[in-house]
Amino acid sequence: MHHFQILRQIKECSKFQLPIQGKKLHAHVVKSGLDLHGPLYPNTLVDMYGKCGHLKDAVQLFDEMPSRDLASWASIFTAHNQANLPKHTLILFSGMTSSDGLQPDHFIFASLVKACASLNALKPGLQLHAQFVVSPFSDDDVVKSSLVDFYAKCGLPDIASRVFDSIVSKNVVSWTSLVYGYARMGKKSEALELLRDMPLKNLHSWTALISGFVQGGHCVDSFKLFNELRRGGVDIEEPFVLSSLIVGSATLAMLELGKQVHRLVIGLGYESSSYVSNTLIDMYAKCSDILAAEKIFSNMKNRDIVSWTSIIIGMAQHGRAVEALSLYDEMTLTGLKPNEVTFTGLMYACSHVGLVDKGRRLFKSMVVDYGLKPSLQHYTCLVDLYSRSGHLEEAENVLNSMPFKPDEAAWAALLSACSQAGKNKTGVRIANHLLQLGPEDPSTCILMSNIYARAAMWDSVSTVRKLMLTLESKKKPGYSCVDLGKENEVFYAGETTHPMKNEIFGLLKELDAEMRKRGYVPDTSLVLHDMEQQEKERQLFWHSERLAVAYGLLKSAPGTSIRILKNLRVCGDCHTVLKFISSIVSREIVVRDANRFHHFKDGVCSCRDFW
DNA sequence: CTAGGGTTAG
Repeated sequence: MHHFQILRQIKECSKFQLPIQGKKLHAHVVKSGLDLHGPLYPNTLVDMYGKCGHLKDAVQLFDEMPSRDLASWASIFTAHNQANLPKHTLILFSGMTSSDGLQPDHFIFASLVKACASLNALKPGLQLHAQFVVSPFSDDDVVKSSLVDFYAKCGLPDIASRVFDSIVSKNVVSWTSLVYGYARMGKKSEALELLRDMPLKNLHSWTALISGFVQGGHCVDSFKLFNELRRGGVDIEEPFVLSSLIVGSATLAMLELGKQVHRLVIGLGYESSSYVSNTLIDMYAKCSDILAAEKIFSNMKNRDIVSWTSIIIGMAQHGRAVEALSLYDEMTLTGLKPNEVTFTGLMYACSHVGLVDKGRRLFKSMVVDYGLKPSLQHYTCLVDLYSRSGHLEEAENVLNSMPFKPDEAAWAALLSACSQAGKNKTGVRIANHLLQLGPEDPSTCILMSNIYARAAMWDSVSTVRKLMLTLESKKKPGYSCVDLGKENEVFYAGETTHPMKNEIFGLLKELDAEMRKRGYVPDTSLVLHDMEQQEKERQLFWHSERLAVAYGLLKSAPGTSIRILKNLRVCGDCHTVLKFISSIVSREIVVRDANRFHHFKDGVCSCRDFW
C-alpha cells in the first residue's frame, strides 16, 4: 500500500468511527517503519484516536512524538474537547506556547474558544479574543463564529451579535450560534426574527432555538416553536431536539406533556438513544411518576453513568433510599465508575434514612476509591447525615474543617439537630454563625428564634424576627398546581375567586373536622404576624396546597393519585394535614415541592417527616 | 494532517 492510501484509510476510520480498524492501520504503519517518512502519520493517527473517542491512545501517541507542529496540537485539543475535557484543552495550551514555543493559528484559536465556551470561562475567552484580533488570522470567519458561540454561552448576546456582524461570509453555523445566544437570554423576538431571516436553516438551527429556550427556562415557548417546526414539515432526522423537549416537560413538571413527547420518541424510532432515555428517566422522576422512570431504566440496553445516576437520584428524592443504594451496588458490579453527581444522590439517600456508617463509607470511597473531589454540596450532605442521626460533634467538626465556607443549608442542618437534642449552648453558637451569614430561609429563622428564646436571649430573638419580616416581604407568592392530566389548575394561597370556591371550602371544612377527631392540632408556629390563634389557623387553612388537594379530590377519578407541584417548600402544618387527608380519603397524594417529593399514603409520607 | 452551531444526572 502506498502511504497516501494508508493515510486516506486512517481518515476514513475517523470519519466513520472505526477505532479497531484504525488501530490495525496504526500497527501496520509501525511495522513498516513508515512513520519515519513524514510528520503526517502521527498527526492523522492522533486525530483518528481522538475522533473515535480513544483519548488515551491519542495522548500516548502525542506524548511520544519527537516533534509536534500546530496540527498536532490542534488534533490533541480536538480530542480533549470531544472527550468533554475542555479544561484539559486549556491546560495543554499553556504547554504549547511555553514548551514548544508555538503561536496559535486559526485552527488552534477555534478549538480553544470552543473549550472556553463549554466551560463558560469568560476570562480566558476574552484573552483569546484579544490575542486573535491582533494575530495574522484576525479575518478568519470560523474563529469569529466560535467567538459568537462563546459569547452566546456566556450570556452576552450583544457582544455575540457584534462579532457576528463582522463575519464576512455568514453561514448556517454562525447564524445558529447567535440564535442560540438570543434564545437562552430570553430575547424571544430577536431569536425568532433571526431564525426567520436565516438564508438557510436546518434541524440544527431549530434545535438551537428550542434548546436555548428550555435552558433559559422559557419552556412554553420551546413547545410553541416545536409545533411550528412540525407544521413546517422539517424532518426530525436526529433526536437532539426531543431531549430538549423532554427536559422542558420535566421543568414544567407536566406529566401528560412529557408522555406526549415520549410517544413521539417511540413514533420516530428514537427509543434506543441513550440521551433520550436518560432524559426520560429524569422527566418521569421529576413529574412524580417514579414507576415509569424505573420502567424506562430497566428497558435500557446500554445504561451509562447518567442513566444510573438519574434513577438513583430519582429514587432517593422519592424516599426510596434503600433501593437507591442497592442500585448503586448493582451499578458498581457492572464495572461502571460513579462520579460526583452519583455521590450527591447516594449521600442524600443515606442521610434520609439515617445510614450514618454507610454514608461515611461512601464519602470516603468517593475520595479514596474514585479520586473524586467532594464539593460543598457533598460536605453539606455529610453534615446533614451526622446532624440528623445525632452525631453533633462530628457534624460540627466537618463544618469547621471542610475546605469550603459552610452555607446556610449546612449550618441549618446542625442547628436543627441541636434544637432537637436540647443542646442550647452549641445551638446558640451555630445560630450566631448563621446570623452573620444572613439566612434567607424562613425555617432557618424559626430555628434560630427558638434557640435564642430558650437561652433567654431576647435581643437576638427580636433581631431574627425583624429579619423574618423583611424576608416575608421579599417572598415569592406560593402557589400549587394540581395536575389532572388534560388540565392543570393553579392555586395561590388565600385565593378566593375560584369558581368552585364553595365546594373546595366545604370539602376542606369536612376534612378539617375529621382530622381534629383523629388528633390533629394546627401548628401555627410558622405564621408570623401577631394575631389571635384562630386567625392564624385560618391562614393555614388557605395554603395553596390544600386548595389544590381539595380541587384534585373533587375533579379526579376515584382511586387515582393526586399530583401537585408547589413552587416553595411544603410547610410543616400542611405536611401533617396531607398525611391525615391521605388516610381519610384513602388516596395517594404526591407533592413535588421546591426540594423533593412527598408521597403521602395511608397517613405517612415517604420523606419520613424530614425535608 | 488540524478548527466553528443543537441533547442527559446535582
